[in-house]
Amino acid sequence: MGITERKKRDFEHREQVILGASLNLFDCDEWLSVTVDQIADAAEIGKGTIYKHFSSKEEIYAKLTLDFYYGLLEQLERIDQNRSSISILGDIFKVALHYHLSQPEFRRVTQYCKRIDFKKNHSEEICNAFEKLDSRFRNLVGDILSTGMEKNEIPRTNVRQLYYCMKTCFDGSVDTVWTGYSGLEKVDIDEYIKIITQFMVAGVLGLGDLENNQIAKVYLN
Amino acid sequence: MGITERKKRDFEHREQVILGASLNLFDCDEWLSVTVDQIADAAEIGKGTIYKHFSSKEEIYAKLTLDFYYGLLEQLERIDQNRSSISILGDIFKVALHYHLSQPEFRRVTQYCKRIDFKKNHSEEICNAFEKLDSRFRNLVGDILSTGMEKNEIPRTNVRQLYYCMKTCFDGSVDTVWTGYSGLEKVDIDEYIKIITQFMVAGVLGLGDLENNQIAKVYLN
DNA sequence: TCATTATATGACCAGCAGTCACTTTATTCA
DNA sequence: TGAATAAAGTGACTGCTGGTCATATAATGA
Repeated sequence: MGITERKKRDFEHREQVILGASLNLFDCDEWLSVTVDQIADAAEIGKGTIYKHFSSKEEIYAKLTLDFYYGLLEQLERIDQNRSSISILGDIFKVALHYHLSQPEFRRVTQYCKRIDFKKNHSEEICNAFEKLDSRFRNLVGDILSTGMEKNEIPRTNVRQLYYCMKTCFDGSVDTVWTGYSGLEKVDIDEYIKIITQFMVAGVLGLGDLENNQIAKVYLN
Repeated sequence: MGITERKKRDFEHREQVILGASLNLFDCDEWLSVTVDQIADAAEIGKGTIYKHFSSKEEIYAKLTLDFYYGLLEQLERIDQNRSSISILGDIFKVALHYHLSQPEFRRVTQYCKRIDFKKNHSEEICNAFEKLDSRFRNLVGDILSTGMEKNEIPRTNVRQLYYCMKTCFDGSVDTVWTGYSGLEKVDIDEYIKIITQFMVAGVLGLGDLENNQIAKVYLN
């Protein structure tokens, strides 16, 4: 039924309107005290309607964050894989960090939803969505690392462990650019992206080699 | 006046009681919905009294977090500086990560207070306290890096930039151990601490050398 | 003993998240 | 066509909670 289809589209469109209005209102440091009434006003709908789309205010946060990460993973998965693993890893960092910088209005919500306890207080559906995102990222990076080791571009080592190092560096750098963006600390962001990418590369290349070279000796003295 | 003194001590002691009671109640995933009344009950005082010590509920979060970090920095600043810079950096990671793991009950509050917008909504006093913590850490690590470069233990490069790389890795690793602790993802934590420390060392050693060695060539192909 | 000050308290208030009975709109089918 | 049914929208209402403040209580000292 075409008409049913359109109604469905309308309904989904309205969801986007709510999310858009929310995001607008959330782009300030007091975003946590934005009320559902305010969101309803901004979206030009009744308050009750919001609860037809989201089971709670927090679910709006979650959906915004999920959408943000869908966009990120789409870009990351589109990165050309036919180059050296190191180049690809470098691009992942660059693409991801620029993606974050290009949508700074998401930084507060996203950080809020990253909290360990946040996800645990939500529906199965939301949890699964976050879980799926994690595994998409894990697979993407994991494959690059494995391939890199096979092609001897990356020193052989435990992929799982190397992945967690990458992830650590990745999460940390996202945090840093967004903190930098907020002006809490002045960082020249473009320079930073270049440097942290190099740092990550040095870590990936150096980690597996560590047992065999002088680094270990200095370190373990 | 000895009596005035004792009253002051009593008052300060009460603050610790409130913080302790709060921390206890906060050790669950629903910690954000713990009410001030519950805290008052647990601390066996009236609700009004809490507001004699803290200007808002959020200030309790902030004070807990500050106390946690005071403890961390105390331990970090006590690390023996008379060894190679690389050893010291490694110890900083080890000490810090073990410190975090030894007080998992702080992980939710601390993560909550790390948010970029959190600090901005608090009194000058709280802001300054956080600022001071940051600069203590920055100085500690910055000095180690500078000394390391002087002693040729670390390749010479921009200290500021290298610091941000360290910081990135540090923040990321804290996140990872605490996420791991919560069981969202299973990580063998002791193994992880060893590996991420090595990763960081490889990064620090590799970053400055990057221009002169083959890493750069592979990466910049 | 009483006046004064300092501290503790919980009843109270305002504001907000979330609900639900009702209205409005769209769709179906007799 | 229009009556019946379904679906979506709505905002007045409720219960709860953070924060306040007038009062109670205790300590000090004259």
